Amino acid sequence: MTEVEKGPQGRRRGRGARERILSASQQLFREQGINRTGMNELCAAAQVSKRTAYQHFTGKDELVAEYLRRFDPSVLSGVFDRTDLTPRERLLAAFDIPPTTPLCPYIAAAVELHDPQHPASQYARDYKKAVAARLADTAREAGAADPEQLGEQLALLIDGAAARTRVLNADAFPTAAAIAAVLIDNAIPAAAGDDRRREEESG
Amino acid sequence: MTEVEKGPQGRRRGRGARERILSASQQLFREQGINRTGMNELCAAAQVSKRTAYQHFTGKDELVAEYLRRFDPSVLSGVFDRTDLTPRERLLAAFDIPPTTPLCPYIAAAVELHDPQHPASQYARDYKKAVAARLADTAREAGAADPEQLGEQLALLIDGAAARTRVLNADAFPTAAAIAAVLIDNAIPAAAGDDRRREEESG
DNA sequence: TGTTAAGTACACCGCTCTGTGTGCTTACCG
DNA sequence: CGGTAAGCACACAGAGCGGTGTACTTAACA
Repeated sequence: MTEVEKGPQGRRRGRGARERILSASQQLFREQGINRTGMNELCAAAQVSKRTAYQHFTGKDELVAEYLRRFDPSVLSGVFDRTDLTPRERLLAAFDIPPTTPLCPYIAAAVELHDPQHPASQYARDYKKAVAARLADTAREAGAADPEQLGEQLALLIDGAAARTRVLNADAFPTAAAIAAVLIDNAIPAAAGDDRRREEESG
Repeated sequence: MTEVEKGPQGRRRGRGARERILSASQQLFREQGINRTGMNELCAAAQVSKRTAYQHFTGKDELVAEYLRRFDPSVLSGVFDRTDLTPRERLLAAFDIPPTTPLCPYIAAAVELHDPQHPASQYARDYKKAVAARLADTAREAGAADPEQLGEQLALLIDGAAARTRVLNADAFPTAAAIAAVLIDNAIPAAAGDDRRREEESG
């Protein structure tokens, strides 16, 4: 019923409405936070009338949940589907996201909304679990002794880097990457076949 | 009335005003979040008139900053000043805070307020740095090769556990403690003298 | 006794927020 | 042409927020 572009009868309005709203969400919710971004401001930024916005989304809650769902492809498949890297390198590549992600929107949403039952909070939970699972799969592929554990550990490092980056206003991902390197070295039976380089953070 | 005491000049009013406000803050800001807790509700919980609250604090911002400052002693000295533990054990003890801290209020404040210039955000930053410094000191005491690095790493683990606990609604500190054990083993030149027990999480 | 500090009770202001109601415009299409 | 779906502009309701103003009460002291 919604999805414009090609309406049921072939309509094609400004086409963007929904897209522009979600696009504006990505920017504003991120820069200003969810609670500090009002629907008026958001609609203005999206160049969409408020009335239209509420025809596409039943309310802000639904919009926020949809907004969170828009991060999946870039992060998940962007890192894990790189066949040019060895499994080990893929695990480490998860920590190389400096310009893309100033801070984790899932953590931010969970904290801001503050209701574990909120659709967005539930999705954040699902997403975090999915990332840990992906890391575990890759860890298994890399030959880790206990891939589940390593996946969970690396996921914790990512979240720690995100949280710390936010609070301290300084990039904490290099530190996380250094820890990850240690954990990976410890978890993989040494003869992993791949490369043997070590990443030591000094300074 | 209630709890009596002695004021500056010998007055002894209800005594609690300020204390009760801060005490109510600890509970409500934590349970409901800062933004979702209004001054009306807070004053009602503290059994203090709103007028009185605004005579003790210039505004909510100041109250929030003060609220954060109330966490110091319990966490910082509670863990690091334990002379009955070896330095190594103290480093690991920082991850044993299950019932005391359901989630880190500093991260929550930084995310909720969303303004790095906010007094509370600045304090959160200072506090996190202080914790890392304390950890580094203890790491040095334990004979770590690069205490600064280890301190920063352990601090990141704590923040990661806090963030992940929040998002997933499940205690992530055991995982963080397991990582910490590995890092500490790797950083201390082996003959640390103390115990040699290993903490492996298999769950 | 009166003064004064501390607190109470409660209405109130101005603002912002989410969400609607209403009427108008634009475009497609038969 | 007229129908219809999408969208716009704009005001407005209802609620909650942070914060204030005002008048009253209580307790300590002199």
